Amino acid sequence: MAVRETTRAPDPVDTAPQPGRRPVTSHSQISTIAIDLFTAKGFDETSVDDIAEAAGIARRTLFRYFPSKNAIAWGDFDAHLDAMRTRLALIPDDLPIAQALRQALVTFNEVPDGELGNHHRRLRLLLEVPALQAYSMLMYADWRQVIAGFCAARLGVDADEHLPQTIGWLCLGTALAAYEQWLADPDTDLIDLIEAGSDLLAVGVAALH
Amino acid sequence: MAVRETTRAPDPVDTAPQPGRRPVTSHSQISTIAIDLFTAKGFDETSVDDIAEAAGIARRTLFRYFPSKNAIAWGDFDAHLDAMRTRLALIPDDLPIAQALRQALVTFNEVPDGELGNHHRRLRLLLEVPALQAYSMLMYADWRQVIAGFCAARLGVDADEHLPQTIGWLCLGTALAAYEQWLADPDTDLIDLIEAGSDLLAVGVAALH
DNA sequence: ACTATAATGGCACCCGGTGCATCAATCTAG
DNA sequence: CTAGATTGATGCACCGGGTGCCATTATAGT
Repeated sequence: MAVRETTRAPDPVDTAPQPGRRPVTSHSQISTIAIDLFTAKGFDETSVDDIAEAAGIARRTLFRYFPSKNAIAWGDFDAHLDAMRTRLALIPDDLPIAQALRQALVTFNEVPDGELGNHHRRLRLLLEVPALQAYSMLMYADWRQVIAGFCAARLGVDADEHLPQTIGWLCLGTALAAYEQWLADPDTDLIDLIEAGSDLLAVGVAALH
Repeated sequence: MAVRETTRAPDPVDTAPQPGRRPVTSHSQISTIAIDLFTAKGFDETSVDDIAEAAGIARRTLFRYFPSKNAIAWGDFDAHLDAMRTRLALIPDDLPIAQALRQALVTFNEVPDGELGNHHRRLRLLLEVPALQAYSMLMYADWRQVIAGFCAARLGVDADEHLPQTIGWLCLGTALAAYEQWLADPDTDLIDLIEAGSDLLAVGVAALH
């Protein structure tokens, strides 16, 4: 299961005139189309040929945009990661680390209103389809690394050490437990769940000082 | 990615004479052979045909023992799970829940001396090979459920609720962080790492009462 | 021996994914 | 305006994991 084969030069938002043929579509466009199909027909029942056809591109081209069928469901995850990294970097140094993490978890899940429906369907797929649950583990590794990096900087240690890595795992667990709960009962407020989990976590992390 | 296709009637330890042909091998035997190959040649470079040939069975038969190539690396995980469930059930009720979890984490990683080398190689594969990292997520789900079930019984709530599910995730994170650390630096003692992580966790969980 | 049962095995086939060679569109230099 | 040069799209053959189906083989009981 290859993870990152495509170079993934991100979709050209800044259209600086460059030589060469223009891309005929974008990652987000393909991802949206695919999520529609997955939601309608089911993930396993949707072949990559179906997606390619719906997107109006060749199968081979599809695999140039995404390294695997699984990756299509995630869309542009790197962008989200960068956003979280940036947001964490902007948190003032005097805010306690537990508070900072809690805030990061919460804001990571805020999404523009227009994208909300899409976001929910994507989340549902990622958490309910076994193949995607599994694949997501590889994405979460990067996510955890962002948390670990932040904690390491705060604590003055290396990001690879046991403590920041553990905190990364704990934060991930907190977030995923909240997601799953919210998915099982969408009436509950996702942010509330995350905050509840964070409280559990905060007690432990706060004891670090 | 199918998860559980094989019925997996566990290897006949109790040999009650039954009609029908005898199995020519066992899950653990195949798993051991496969781990040898994976370790020697690499996971991706080892085909299921290689494994089948080394095990002296047909490819089709191999897939009757294990639902996927990934699953072979895990061996008989259900047995381990049952052991942990049993062990948790035997923990006296008056031991605080945080202590109980800590003890469960530690004992889950005790392995008979004869199996130690095998265990280490398996663990290394599971944590280092991307395809197995991903697949393991599905195994961890069952693992978390055991923890959640134990906590739920202790707390008098349903296992599906937010709190026990969160604790399940936190325990998993603690264990995996310890594994990864130990793998990066095998000189450190795995049990020590788990206990260190458990301490972080214990403060939070202890606050539940 | 005969039969029911349970496991192995072979074969064709589907689908995700890759290497390679080629074609098509666009920019820039002369 | 034309000739590269550059970048993206495409077709094709092929590999490896996984499944459905049916035949074959070994065992227990009658």
